[in-house]
Amino acid sequence: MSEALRPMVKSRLYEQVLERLRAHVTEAGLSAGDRLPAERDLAASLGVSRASVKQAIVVLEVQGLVEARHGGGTYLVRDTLDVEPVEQLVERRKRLPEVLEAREALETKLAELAAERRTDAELETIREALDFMRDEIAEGANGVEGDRRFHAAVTAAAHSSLLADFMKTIAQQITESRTESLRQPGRPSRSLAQHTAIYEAIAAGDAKKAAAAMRKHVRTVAKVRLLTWVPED
Amino acid sequence: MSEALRPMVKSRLYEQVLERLRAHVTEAGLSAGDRLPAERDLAASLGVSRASVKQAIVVLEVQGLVEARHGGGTYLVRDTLDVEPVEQLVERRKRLPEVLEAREALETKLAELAAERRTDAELETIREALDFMRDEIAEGANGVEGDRRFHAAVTAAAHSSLLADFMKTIAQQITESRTESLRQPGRPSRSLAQHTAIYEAIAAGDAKKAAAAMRKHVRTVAKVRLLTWVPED
DNA sequence: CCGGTCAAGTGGCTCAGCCACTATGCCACC
DNA sequence: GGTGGCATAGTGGCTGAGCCACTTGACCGG
Repeated sequence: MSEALRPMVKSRLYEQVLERLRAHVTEAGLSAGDRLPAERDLAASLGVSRASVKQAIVVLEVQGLVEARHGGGTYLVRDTLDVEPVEQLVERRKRLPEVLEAREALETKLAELAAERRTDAELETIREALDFMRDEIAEGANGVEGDRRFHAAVTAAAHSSLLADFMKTIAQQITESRTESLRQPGRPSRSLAQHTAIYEAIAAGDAKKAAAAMRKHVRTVAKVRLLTWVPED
Repeated sequence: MSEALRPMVKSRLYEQVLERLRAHVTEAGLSAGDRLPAERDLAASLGVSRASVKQAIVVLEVQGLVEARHGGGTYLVRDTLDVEPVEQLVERRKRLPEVLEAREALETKLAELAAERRTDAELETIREALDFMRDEIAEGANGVEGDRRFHAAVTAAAHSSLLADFMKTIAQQITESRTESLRQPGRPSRSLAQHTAIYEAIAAGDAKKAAAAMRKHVRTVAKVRLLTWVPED
């Protein structure tokens, strides 16, 4: 435990920027959906380079606290930039099984409706999402954006604004489970295969088969997720 | 949920770099302590700018998977760059209370011994750690490095290689609880005050008071941490 | 009122370069 | 022999300028 052997660790610049950003959000009373100052402005007012500001924003991005839209600004996802306390994270995990049950009910019905009601244009959009996910995986990404698009396209094709609204209320939690699920080795390609099966059923107009395929898919995701949760000692 | 309204989200470049880095570590069979290629080399071989490589490395840094030493290269902390599965994280949380109990026992005794055995030079090192943490907090950081140095200095001043070895075996888990604890609002300054009390007792050679101050400090940390753990439904 | 166009604003990314720090090997000196 | 100092190359930290792609909103013509 000799001290002298350890390197001198100065805090990195981006960490200080992070602190200032958190403080700014708190002081300015910003809340979810509000826009952060532009990177150039932040760099100027903090007296650092844009690259350092960007590093800080990347950190906030991977922590899911901020969403940077190319050309459109950077937006707050929550009311604060503080990392979520473990307590709340555990709390949310406990509610997750319910969310996944709800998702199964909703998406199964959505797939069924989509098979019956989809227009050719909507079918095409679903297929594009499939292609997009395939490209993502080929590039080495996990396909999370393609996955999101696929489910969004199916939802749109079902032409049920009520079911779509329900989906919206659990969208955030679904996003989280999606990311975690697709991080499992081998998951992206298996998920793509299941999407393909759903697509084919919808393309064929086979409502029953589409519902079954979607149910199987959602249950797979739920299973992966539940394995990571240990409810008690 | 119309798809066309959503921005075209191409995966950010740094995310792709991240994937390639993970793959490289796996394929090259690198393990903890090994050095990653230099940023310039990575940028060249991946065909991206150094800024993008750096963004990816910053992500790995905040995830604790990598340690970048200014001028000395970037090193692997674990044998992999994959984020820790939630399952293992939960497992470790369950063991944490034991670790904190052990820490209380060890550090209390270490403080006591330090008060009796410390040399003037060692006392000076402890004071420097205190000053360092104060500066960190003044700069807006959370003081985690100063905290680490303080406890390391006290351990060294105790002149007990056996106790020091015991501390080493739980060092990793202590580091994690340290980081999390100091993230709580107001914690850094309160922690600094407790450190000061410990320092003064050691400086005065008051073993009993030093032990008591250290016990109080460690228990405070343990309390903060335990609040975040919900053992059952 | 609608739809198209255009300019300003913004994030994504690159390039070139300087600085601070580290690691290494060499060399003078003891 | 080895020990300490020192130069040098390598490396991460950070900057500034700049280009591109995309979004946004205002403006204008129909």
